[in-house]
Amino acid sequence: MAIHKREEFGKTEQELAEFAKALSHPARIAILKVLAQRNECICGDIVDELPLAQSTVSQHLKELKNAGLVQGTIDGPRSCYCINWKAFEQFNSSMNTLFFKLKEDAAKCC
Amino acid sequence: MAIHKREEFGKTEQELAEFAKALSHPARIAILKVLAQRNECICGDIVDELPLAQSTVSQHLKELKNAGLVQGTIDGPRSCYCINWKAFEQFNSSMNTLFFKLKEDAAKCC
DNA sequence: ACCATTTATCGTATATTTACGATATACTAT
DNA sequence: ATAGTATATCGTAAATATACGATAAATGGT
Repeated sequence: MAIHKREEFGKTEQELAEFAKALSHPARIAILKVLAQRNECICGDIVDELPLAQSTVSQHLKELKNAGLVQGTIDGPRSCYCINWKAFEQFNSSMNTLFFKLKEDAAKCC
Repeated sequence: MAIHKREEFGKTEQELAEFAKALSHPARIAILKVLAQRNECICGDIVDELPLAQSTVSQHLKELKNAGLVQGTIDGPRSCYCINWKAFEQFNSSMNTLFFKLKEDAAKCC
């Protein structure tokens, strides 16, 4: 049992769920905030702002990167991260579309 | 180790993350779609539409209910579920706020 | 009262997530 | 070359999520 069935759903559902999963931990939202507020998006800066170990922050960054919400560039021994605004906007607009489409579909249930 | 640190972040981050977590599985997005499309929001209808066992659907419904996105009313031996539009709208607007606020904060990073 | 139907919950197995410290890697500066 | 700094990755432990079948609970119909 417990074979995950994510693949058996529609593409739209899967993509939206993946983005939502990326934002499903407060640390990752906090990371996005730091990235947006600082000009220099150095990993160390993020570590300083969060109550987490460096390795944990790195792991969260990796997930944000995998989801496409964040991009990373190597800058010497440092890594410069920044928000992928295009992807973020796409996610946000997908979420809006879902909301308004559902609302439209809803008749007078309950 | 592995004591979760969700509580150590801001309230806004935690709330947004909680909503996002509720939408972080395609099955739950699919459930919302079924709820929006049908007038009668009977659990059994949802089970019929999804490739999941009844108990699993019930579990997903519980999570949506815990997150506040869905409400359930007992109707005889059946349960009538429906979307909590107010909560859903609040989530959607919080997500929009986050996006636009971050974008505003962002200077010329990267 | 009894049976069928519907749904929630329990028990359980497995997968994934979250967290940390330790280590490896990659670059800078001396 | 060597030392120092920054970050990613590895190994690991514990918590949570995901899924199922089985069972319990609650109602409706006969």
